Amino acid sequence: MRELYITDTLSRKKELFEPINPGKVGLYVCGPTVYGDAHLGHARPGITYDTLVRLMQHLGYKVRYVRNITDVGHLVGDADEGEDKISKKAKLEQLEPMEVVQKYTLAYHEAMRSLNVAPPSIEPRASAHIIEQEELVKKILDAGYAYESNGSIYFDVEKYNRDHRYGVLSGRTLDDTLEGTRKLDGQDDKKAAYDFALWKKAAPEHLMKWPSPWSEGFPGWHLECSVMSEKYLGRQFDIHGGGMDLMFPHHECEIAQNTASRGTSGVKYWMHNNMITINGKKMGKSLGNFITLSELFNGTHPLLEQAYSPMTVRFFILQAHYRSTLDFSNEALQAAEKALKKVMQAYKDLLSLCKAAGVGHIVKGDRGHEASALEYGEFITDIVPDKFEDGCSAQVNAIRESIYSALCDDLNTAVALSGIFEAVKFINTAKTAKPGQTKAADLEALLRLFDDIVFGVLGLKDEEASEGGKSLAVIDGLMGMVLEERKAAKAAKDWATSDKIRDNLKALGIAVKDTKDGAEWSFE
RNA sequence: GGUGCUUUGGCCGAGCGGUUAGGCACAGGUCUGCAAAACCUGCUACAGCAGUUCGAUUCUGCUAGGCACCUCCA
Repeated sequence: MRELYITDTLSRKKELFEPINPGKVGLYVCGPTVYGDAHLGHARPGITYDTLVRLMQHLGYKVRYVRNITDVGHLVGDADEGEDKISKKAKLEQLEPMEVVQKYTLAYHEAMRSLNVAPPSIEPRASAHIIEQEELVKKILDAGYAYESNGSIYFDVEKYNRDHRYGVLSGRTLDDTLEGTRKLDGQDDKKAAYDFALWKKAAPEHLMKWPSPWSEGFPGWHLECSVMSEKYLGRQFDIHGGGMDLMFPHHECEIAQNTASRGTSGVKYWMHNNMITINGKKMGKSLGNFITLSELFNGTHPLLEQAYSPMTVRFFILQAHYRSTLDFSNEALQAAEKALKKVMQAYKDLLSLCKAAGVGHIVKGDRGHEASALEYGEFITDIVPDKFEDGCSAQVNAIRESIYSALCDDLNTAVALSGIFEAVKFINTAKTAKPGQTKAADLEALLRLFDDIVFGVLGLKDEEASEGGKSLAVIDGLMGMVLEERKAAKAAKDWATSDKIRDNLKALGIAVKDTKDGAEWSFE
C-alpha cells in the first residue's frame, strides 16, 4: 500500500499514517450544529474529509467514517449564561426543538449531496446518546475529575492538569487559558473560569432537558464527541478531524474527558481544516458576510456577482491546501469555474481520442461519459501501485506520480490539481497531433486517472453531463442535425447562413466551435 | 493581554536551501472565411532589515502588516 502522510495537529508534524488495525481506518469528524442553514464554512470540512475518505478507500483502506449531528448541548453564549442553540432557534421560529433539528439536518444533507460529499458511514446524534453521556459524566465523577455545583457537573480542570496536562492540543497552559477568560460576576457555579460543564441543570423554561441523578438538565457540548467516537470507533481510533476553530476548547476538552475517564485521549491523529475567509475575515453572522450554500448556488447574496455551482465550489476548495485559510472572492470563484470547465472539456476530448484510437473504456459497468455516476468508494484501479510501470510514456508517468504523491503528502489537492492540468495539456496536445501518434497505453492511463482521481478521489463531476441525462441525449441529436445544416452552408460558402446558425445558438446559450475535425458545441 | 499561524507576480493559490507549481487575467504569434477553442511565446514573484550558508523565497532574529483561537462558530 502506498504511504500516506497526514499532519497531526498534536505533534504539529507530518506523520506517516499507520492505522491501528491494518487495512482499516476509524475516522471521526465533528459535524454541524443543526440550528441554521448550511453555509460556505460547512463546505470546507465536508469536502476535505470526504476527499480524505475517498483517497484512503482508493489506496485500499476500509474506512468507517463517523460524522455526528449536534442537536443538543451546544450553547449560544458562555456556558453559564448561554442558551442552547437549538432551543433558542426553536423559540425564535416557534417550533419544537426537534423540528428545528430535522429542518436543518435535511438542509445540511441536501447541501452535502450537491457538493458530492458522500454520507458518512454512521451519523450519530447527540440527543440519541444522552444515556451514554450521563454514563461518562459518572465515570469522570468517579475518577475524581469533576464536581457537582448547584445541580450541574463541572470538569475540574485544575485537578486534571496536576495529573495530566490540559492544553496539549492548543499548546496553552492553564495560565494562558485564564488570561483571556471573561470574568463573570456573581452567578458562577464553577470553581474556576476554565472549568467546563459536563452536565447543566436546566432552567424551568428550558425546552430540551433530560432527567439525571443530578438534576433535570442537558449534557455539556464536549461530551457528545467523546461518547459517540468511543461507541462507534472504540476506545482508540485513528483520526479525529474538524475545523481549526474547534481545537480549543472543544477538542481540548474532549481529550481531557477521555483521558480522565479511560486513561487515553483515544485519538491517534488529529486533523484540522482551516477556515474560509471573506475579504480576509472569517465568516460570521456579526460581520454580515455570512453566505449560505443555497445562496451561493442561487447567487442570491449581495456579495455575489453570480451563482456558483456546487462543483465550482468544490473545485475552489480543492485548489487550496486544507490547512491554509482560503479567501472567498467572486474573482477566485469565477477562475475556478473556468478551470473546472477546462478539465471537463479535456475529459470529453480524451473520450473521443480513446474512441478514435480504439482504446477500450476500462470502466466498471458501462458508465461511458457519465463518469459522475462513479459510486462513492468505487475506483477503476483497485490497487494503486507504488510505482507506475505499465508501458506509459515518461511524461504520463510523471504526471501520475506527481498527483499520487501530492495526495499522499497530507492531502495536497492543490498540487494534485496542477498535475491534472498537465494531463489536460497532454490531452490537448494529443488532440492536435496526428491520429495514432499518442500511445494507447497513455490514453488508457489518463482515462483511469480521470476516473480514479478527478471523479473518484477529488469527487468532481461534470454537472453539464449529469444534469438532464436523457434530455441531453436529445439535445445532442438535435445539435448534430443543426450542425450538419451549418456544415452544408459552409461548404457552399454561404457564410451568412452558417453565422446565423451559430449566432442563434449562441443566443440560446450554446457555443459552436469549428475545429479541423468539424464543429463542436457546448453549453456556455 | 495570552497562544498560534501568516505575508508569494494583476488576482487566487502551491512549494522548496540551488531546478517552470497550477489556475484566472493580460500581451504577441500559429490555426481559421470570421469567431471561439486549442497550441506556442511573453509577463517570472516570494513584506522590510540583518544574520547563518558556497548559495535563501525556503533556516534564524528583529521590524511592519494580516488572521485565527482565548465567547458561539466549520
